[in-house]
Amino acid sequence: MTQARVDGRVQRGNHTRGLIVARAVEIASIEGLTSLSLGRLASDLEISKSGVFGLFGSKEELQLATIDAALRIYVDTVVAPVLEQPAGIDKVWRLCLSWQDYSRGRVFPGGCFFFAVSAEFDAQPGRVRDTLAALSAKWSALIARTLDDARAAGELTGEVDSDQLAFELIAFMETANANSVLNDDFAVYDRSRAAILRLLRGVAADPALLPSAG
Amino acid sequence: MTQARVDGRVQRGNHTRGLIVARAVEIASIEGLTSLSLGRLASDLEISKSGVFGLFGSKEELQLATIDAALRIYVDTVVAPVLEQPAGIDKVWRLCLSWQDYSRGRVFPGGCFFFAVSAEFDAQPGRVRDTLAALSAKWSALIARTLDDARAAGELTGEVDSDQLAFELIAFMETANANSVLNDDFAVYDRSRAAILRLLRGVAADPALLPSAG
DNA sequence: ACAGAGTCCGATCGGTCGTGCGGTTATTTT
DNA sequence: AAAATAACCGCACGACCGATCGGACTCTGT
Repeated sequence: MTQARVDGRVQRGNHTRGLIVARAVEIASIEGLTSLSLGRLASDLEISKSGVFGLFGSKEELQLATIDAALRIYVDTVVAPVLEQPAGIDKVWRLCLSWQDYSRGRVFPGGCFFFAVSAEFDAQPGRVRDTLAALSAKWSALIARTLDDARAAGELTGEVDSDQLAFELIAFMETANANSVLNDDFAVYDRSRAAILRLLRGVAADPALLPSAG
Repeated sequence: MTQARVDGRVQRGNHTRGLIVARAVEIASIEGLTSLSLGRLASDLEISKSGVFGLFGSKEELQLATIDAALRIYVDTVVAPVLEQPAGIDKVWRLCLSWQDYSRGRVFPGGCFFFAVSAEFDAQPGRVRDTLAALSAKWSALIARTLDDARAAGELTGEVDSDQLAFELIAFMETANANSVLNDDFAVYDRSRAAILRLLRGVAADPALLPSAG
């Protein structure tokens, strides 16, 4: 067993699979995972439709593989650059900034991939929805944990509910993403940034730990 | 000309059209406007596919009519009950509560119709997106105006940016809707309510104008 | 060198999609 | 009552959908 296994399916060098999910991620962020079609991917990449199908076994597996590929990009882009930061309120701030850069920079052409596909599948039971719900919970938990770490580092005032604060931070980030994509407006990121900064300044043990007015 | 005209298309008694869009609104809030299909609507309502088609002329027109029907429900449910309230900070609060009731009560089975379809079309140029973007702007403007009215009534502290505050309120509401539908969790509305209340209390000239702790 | 597994192909299946046409029935206008 | 318009039907079209098949090809492990 020298090969990585995902869901019982052997993956080796497998260049094609990577090309497919890379394209799938782009399409899905704009048109959704449902509008992803095997024939479209096949013709875009100039391979046969059955070749695409055989690599995944079903459309649902393709959708899950697409989510997985998007997650890797998300983690690399948003989370990884902040991970080695020392615990503290500034780490929370940098995490939010990193997310905003990711959304504003259109790492996925349709804005945040997970916002788009979560809204698409949130009312449709199945493995796709379950996966997205789990990822959403993990993201919320990551922010809440980063806040708790900041408290442990003595940089947070005591009476703050980190889950509540994480909800509020995510609300500002996601709504900025949504409004920006819908209206082709990038100024909304300034609103979001200001809202986040004000929120964090309100709970920081020492305001000097955060940048001054945005 | 005793008949209402919409988009140059005569509408009379036209019971069928109402039945179709009513069903279309339900489907679209769960599966999206793209997954709306003429054949599906026809078989659900036991009428012919060409009958459905002929009534709208194209799928895009059906989608726009569906949005229009959803808007009527939205206005009746969310906005109308609050409209006759006297201007003030409490009116803003009631508007937010009304929206939360609308979302939590699943007036549309897939949660807020406009959240779902806006996320679906936000990156897909066309008349549908344009319509949704305009409605989103109108909703933001309505909240901002209600805030301005509250300021004019002397119930808001002076230095508040109503557009910024409207953004933040909408962020809490929409994210509560999104999380609730995705996770089948209704507790998130309490988070949203608390966040909104804290926000409004922070800008109210007199905290007694708002309910105490939620 | 051989076997087996994994890739990818072309062709094809049954279905569903949006759309269009011609004809019939129902309603409104004159 | 006649004429016009709209509502609605059955039917059919071309296109695309996901899925399945058998076969050819390329690796890898032995």
